[in-house]
Amino acid sequence: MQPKKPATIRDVAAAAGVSTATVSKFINGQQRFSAEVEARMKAVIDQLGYRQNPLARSMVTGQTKSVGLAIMDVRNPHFANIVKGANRVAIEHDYNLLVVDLEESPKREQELLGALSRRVDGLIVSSRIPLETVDWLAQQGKPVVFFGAIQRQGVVAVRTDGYRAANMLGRHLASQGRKRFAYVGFPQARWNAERLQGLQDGLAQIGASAKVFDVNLPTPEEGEAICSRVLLADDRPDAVVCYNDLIALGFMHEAQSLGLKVPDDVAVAGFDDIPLSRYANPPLTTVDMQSERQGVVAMERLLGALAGNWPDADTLLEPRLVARQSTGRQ
Amino acid sequence: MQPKKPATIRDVAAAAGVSTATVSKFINGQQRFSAEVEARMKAVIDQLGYRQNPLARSMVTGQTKSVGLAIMDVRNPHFANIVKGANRVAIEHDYNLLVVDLEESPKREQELLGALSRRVDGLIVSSRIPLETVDWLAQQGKPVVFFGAIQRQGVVAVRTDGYRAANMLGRHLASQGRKRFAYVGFPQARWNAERLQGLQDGLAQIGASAKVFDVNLPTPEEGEAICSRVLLADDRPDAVVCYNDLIALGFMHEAQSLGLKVPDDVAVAGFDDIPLSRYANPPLTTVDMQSERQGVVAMERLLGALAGNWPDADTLLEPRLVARQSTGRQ
DNA sequence: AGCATCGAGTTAATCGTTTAACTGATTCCA
DNA sequence: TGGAATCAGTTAAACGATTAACTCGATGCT
Repeated sequence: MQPKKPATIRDVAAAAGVSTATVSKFINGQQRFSAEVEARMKAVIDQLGYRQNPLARSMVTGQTKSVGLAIMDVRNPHFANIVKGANRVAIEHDYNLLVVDLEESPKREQELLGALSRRVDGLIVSSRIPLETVDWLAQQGKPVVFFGAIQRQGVVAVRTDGYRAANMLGRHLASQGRKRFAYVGFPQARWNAERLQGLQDGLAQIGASAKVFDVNLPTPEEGEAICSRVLLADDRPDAVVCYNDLIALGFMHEAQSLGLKVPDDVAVAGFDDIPLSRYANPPLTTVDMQSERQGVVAMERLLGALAGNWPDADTLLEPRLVARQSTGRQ
Repeated sequence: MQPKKPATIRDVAAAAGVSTATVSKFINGQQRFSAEVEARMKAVIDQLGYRQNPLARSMVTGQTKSVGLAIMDVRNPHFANIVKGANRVAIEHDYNLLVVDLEESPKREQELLGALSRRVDGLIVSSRIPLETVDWLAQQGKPVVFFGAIQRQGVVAVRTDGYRAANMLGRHLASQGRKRFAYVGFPQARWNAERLQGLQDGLAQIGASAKVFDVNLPTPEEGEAICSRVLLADDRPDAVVCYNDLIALGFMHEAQSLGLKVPDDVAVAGFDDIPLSRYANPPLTTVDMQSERQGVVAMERLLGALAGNWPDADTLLEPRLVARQSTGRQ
């Protein structure tokens, strides 16, 4: 099979006996032409199977009609939800969404982001991006929406209040009569510190505080692996808060394998409210961090910026406590 | 802040006192120049913060160095795994991966795919793509890797043997002493029919067959919703196979809520072996459909095709039964 | 009639790169 | 010594679109 070169606008123009300018304007609906000419172009176009070349178009218009979204890991439902939300809004506005998965590799990160940034009109970044890159982007005049708190020219920040989220969770656990707390954190995440702080402050109300453990990845495997260390310590905690639902689910599973009853012996909770948390046994208490909404808002604000509405302020979403049986009353 | 136009290769050339051709060759490492000239260019480049414009480059080289991957839903861990696998291979080979989520919207699908196809060198498609589009792609000389069985010029197919997978599962359940079977299918999926067939054939060995129910989406919510209809039928099944793990997890949860014991009263199984299946309570029996490996293989074959190695045959991956407690011996 | 306006379409420059073909100057080798 | 080969770089034509500025004829208005 011969790989035929795709038809160009010139081919169409020639075959229809008009100039390329005419074809271009017709395709983009910028001008009406005589019925006769329009019909001829239409016919030629689908006879040749002509499709615009978006690259060539972008070169001259300076717009790619696409935006980039950089995430840490598609497999994490939190990020998948962000993608989903952002995608929906993008499609509605006729923008393409290019998702890049950073794979937790900081080395590639810079490269990938750099390459991506030249292909898109704007960027949504949910990872620890080097500030240098942020500045470079802003300097190019490309709007950047950043998940997190960042004060930077040309960058708008969107986030869900992690302090408040953890605080609510802490108070919830306290109100259920829990006494000895542990927090399984993921220190590499930018949200980790504020969640821990919110939790501690919440617990401080009853004069308690959480013992801190750390995992290296925000996965159920890690939650499972650290479980025995947390629960077999002397003065075993009766409530464990994990950095996210994935960790919590792994943790809870292993706790049950160790013969402990959840929530009777130990309460377990996470963050994100991923879809499967509701279907765990027992269903997992968590805090809805509005992942999908984050994606939606981020995209809306980015597209707004592209349309010339430079945002005046950052967006702070409110978390929502989702109390389920994994922290049921003791 | 003024959105400064990014520096072009011409700016660099001018500032370094050389021609653009020189700069271009230098950047692409195609030719060595005198130490003096190279140093000057290097200096100018990072003083100006110059980065190649990949669009302009693609225009003339005819290659975008990126490939597209179309999936049905990022939120489904099966697809997330495919993305992961494909992404890994793409990065290794210095290709960009553009993921588009088709959102189950067949109308947009055509458009999105059409637009995407012009931005990439090749495409991996895991959805029911219109054959017309496939042909158009093949005609443009863009390699297409398709998940599924398809006989088409310029298209290579990759899949995991769904018949075999379901067959194994059926025999497994039979061997555990189960007698009355149900299958909760997702008829819109292209794999549904072969899984059902494999299951029925597997059950036929003990002279049994599965009663079929259908859901509209492959989600835990749907699994939950259909559960009572399946289990409260007279002659209640003692083994239920679901189209995928998500459905199965929702189903199992609801079964337990209805007061049934899994696996004692009813065995539940799914397909895909998503990460959380292992952490369900009880852990879910499933068949590993090698989602990630599918992504890896698809990308390898696509990049191979781009490098000129047109594949001689389709790839068929072997599923792997993962027997866990949700189908434990009765 | 005279002049401005409008409609339908064209011309040609442009976007930021790459690359084939070229130029001079130097070096190599017989 | 003289021609070929190499080196270090340049010139200019693409790639496939968009678009500002133009042309040419017809129409409208007074």
